[in-house]
Amino acid sequence: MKLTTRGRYAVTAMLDLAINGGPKPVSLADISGRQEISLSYLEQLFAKLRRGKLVTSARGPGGGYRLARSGSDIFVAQIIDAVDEAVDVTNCQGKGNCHHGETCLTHDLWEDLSGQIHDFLSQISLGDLMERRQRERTASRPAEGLLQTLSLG
Amino acid sequence: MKLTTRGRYAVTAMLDLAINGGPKPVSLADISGRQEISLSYLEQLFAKLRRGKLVTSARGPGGGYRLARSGSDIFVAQIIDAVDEAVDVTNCQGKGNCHHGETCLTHDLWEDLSGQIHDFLSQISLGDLMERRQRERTASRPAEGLLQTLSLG
DNA sequence: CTATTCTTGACTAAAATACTCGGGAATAGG
DNA sequence: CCTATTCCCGAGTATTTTAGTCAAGAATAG
Repeated sequence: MKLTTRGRYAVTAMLDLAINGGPKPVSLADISGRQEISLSYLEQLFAKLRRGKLVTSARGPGGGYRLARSGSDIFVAQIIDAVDEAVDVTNCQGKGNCHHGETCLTHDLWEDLSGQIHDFLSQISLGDLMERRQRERTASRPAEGLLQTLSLG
Repeated sequence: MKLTTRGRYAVTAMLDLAINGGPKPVSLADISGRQEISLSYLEQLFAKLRRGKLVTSARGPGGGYRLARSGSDIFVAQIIDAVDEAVDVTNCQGKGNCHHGETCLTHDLWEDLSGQIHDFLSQISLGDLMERRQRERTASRPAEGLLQTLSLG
């Protein structure tokens, strides 16, 4: 598990799609404008997201990308896995030529942690992120939430 | 929150220290040898870990580094924070010159997720990692655990 | 004294990242 | 059909980060 700026870009773009998308596709140009990510870079990311079956595409005018399924069924770990291919962490690459004990032990411990992080991010969906925020907002700052509802903010 | 190979090196090195260290300090040369991380790179990492008060040092022959406190009281998030200084994620850097709405919204959502990851890693200690592994081993593969106990593995 | 070890700073090679460019293919709307 | 829009794809590049080198110095155990 790795968590770099590229993963952040991908999650951000997918969130933009979840927020601004619906039945109509959203063009990368739109996302690029809103999120200030270069268009060509987005193209590269979305090529991977499409291969990962997280989005579907439509060409031509009015075309763009759509979430392949509901935001509540797309998880952060899937997005990161799609754009950040895994790296091998061990020095021995499982070839077993690293049986000094200590080394393999710490590698295993890292693998364990890495797995825990992955499991954790597999439980958080795009939908969760948006919902959670909504809940927190209205819960912790009811006055502000009310103002927003009344369009007075 | 960022999770790069540098963080992995730091956690690995700290795990090595937790495993091989005790009352006597462990030299970076030892860790370098076991974990196959270059000595000079370790020096840089440990300078940061020391500034982060996660380890203490002792110079001279027989010197080296010790965990600043019990492994059960050193958390993964602290290690990563110490070696990977935070990056600003927003385009507006909180200057408020980014009130296009959508942009700030997704940034907030990312901040939220980032916070969740941080909280998660703040709950996992070096001690937990070692313990957890021990438990899993004996629990899921009792026969193997037994063999190890009997030194027949 | 001397060997060992941490401490610091400047520098560098290699890799990853973020981005550019140029061309192509599909398609909606006129 | 034509054209503008959009995805699609590969090659190339500037920048940044990473991982590592090198050199000099300070503390200290024996």
